[in-house]
Amino acid sequence: MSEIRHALPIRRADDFAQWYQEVIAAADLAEESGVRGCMVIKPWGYGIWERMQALLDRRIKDAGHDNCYFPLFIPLSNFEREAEHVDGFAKEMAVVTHHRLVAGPDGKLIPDPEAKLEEPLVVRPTSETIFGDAMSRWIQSWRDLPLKLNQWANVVRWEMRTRMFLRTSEFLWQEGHTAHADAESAKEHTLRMLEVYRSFADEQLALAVIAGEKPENERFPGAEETWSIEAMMQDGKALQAGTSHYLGTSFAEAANIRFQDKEGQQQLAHTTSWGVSTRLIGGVIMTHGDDDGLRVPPAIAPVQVVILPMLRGNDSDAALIDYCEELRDAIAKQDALREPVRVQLDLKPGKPAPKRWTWVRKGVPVIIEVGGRDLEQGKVTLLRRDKLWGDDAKPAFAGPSRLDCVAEISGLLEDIQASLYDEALARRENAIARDVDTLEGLTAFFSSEKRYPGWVEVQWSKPTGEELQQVVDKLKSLKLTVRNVPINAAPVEGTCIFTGKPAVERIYVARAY
RNA sequence: CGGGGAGUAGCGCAGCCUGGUAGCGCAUCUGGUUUGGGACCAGAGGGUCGUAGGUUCGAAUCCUAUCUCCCCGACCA
Repeated sequence: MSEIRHALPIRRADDFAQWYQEVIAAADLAEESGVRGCMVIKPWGYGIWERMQALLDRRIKDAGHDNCYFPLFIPLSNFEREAEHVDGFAKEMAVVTHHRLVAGPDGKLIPDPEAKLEEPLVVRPTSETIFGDAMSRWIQSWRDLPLKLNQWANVVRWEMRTRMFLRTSEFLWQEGHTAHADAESAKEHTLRMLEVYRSFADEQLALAVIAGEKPENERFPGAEETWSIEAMMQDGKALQAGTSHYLGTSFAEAANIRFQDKEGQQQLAHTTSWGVSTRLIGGVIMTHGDDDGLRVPPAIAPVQVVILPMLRGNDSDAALIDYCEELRDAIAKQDALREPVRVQLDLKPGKPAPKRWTWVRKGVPVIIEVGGRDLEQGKVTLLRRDKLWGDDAKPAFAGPSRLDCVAEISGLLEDIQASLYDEALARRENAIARDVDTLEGLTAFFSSEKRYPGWVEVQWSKPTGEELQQVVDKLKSLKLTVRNVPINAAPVEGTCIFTGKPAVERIYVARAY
């Protein structure tokens, strides 16, 4: 039995953190920039982000939002208005204080002391305050509500410890901001957008996430409720993949967002905000990556099918290229996942085999190789990235006819999409313990020999204040956090494993990124 | 931000201790032989040794500062 020769030098099981770095390089997703915590997102990585944007933007617009764009710079005084919000972000702000450079004593450029800004500008870490400022002007009457806005933007948070895609100083995201006439409709909208994220993550990113409410200690600074989708990575850790917040009236108070209701009374608006970021790419890597690189779910693959002709550098090439072009054009006419199939004929010079492994590492869902023999027989040689290896430790090539290949490509891509989701879901369910009913059991689960134990679902009494802090501290000593309180959980019975009081809800406990 | 590790060719590394003008593998380019599964042989190109100072006749090597990355921790929607 020969050994599989994987495309990456590092295995997930040997060093997950190193493997993660390796996939990013090998799949050509991004690279270091020289600026602390900032990365260059390369075309393949950015192409994946563009696919996410296209799919999510549609869902956001379908939910009644309009896109807009607010400035990168926020006046410091504007940012200061909401106290909790400031506390949450003050430690990680980039601040602009000057608007001109001059030559210093040693000839090097320095900020011109004469060109100091009267009021410093903060680089947005999130835009609640500046949206609030606009909303206060745009909203006067109940007829202006709900106001539903979204923007695609970059934000900066000066993080102490950064990791590509998961936590970078600058990242790209989408932030939605809405204002509503009352708490009920704002809360309803918060949940509606949470569901948008859940279905987007499950159906298109194939992440198998769990939607639920964050405990009070994990709330967004200034929020009354914070909800999240949580995804399980292959090392068993949790990744917060998206959040949706009901902000109550605190930002409305800070920015003076008031409207006249039907009775002519002045009322404070209730606001929401919600976002997902390029962190999702990190989630896709750690969910779908394998020892051969990335596997991109077809829905977000910039290229779903790549055709590689086995060129020989002689007279036979022209006929082969013709055959491949016809194949490409036929596949491009097909629809999969409700969009035209994205197919690329790779005519870049180079040997076919190395080119194949480049595409394997990038994670293109389907690789079609075509050689002279295929041409003679009217066939193709097909490799699906999600099920790369056969029992013989060799790539599992299939050999359908060209006609069948075209006819079946749509079903194949949809099968790969479903298969990646099923795999993620099965892994998650396998790694969640639901039979832990004591603190000792919880401790034992996470200190077992098992390398990647996963998550525990337990019941608790939803402690608050000091009592919650004790639970948080206890979990912290085990390097654990409460991820969220899942929606649609089974009914509770029995007692809280932390306080011994009657349980009121179920929570997920896990190590997290 | 604390502790640890590391920056030398596109990638992975050696050289540093004991200073003397840079090397290996892969990749790249050229020629040839191959040719349906990650080819072989021969030759070639490519590096201000992260950056800035200092010591020295001479610094990748010793000293100082600084930047960036990785791991652990603290912190973190």
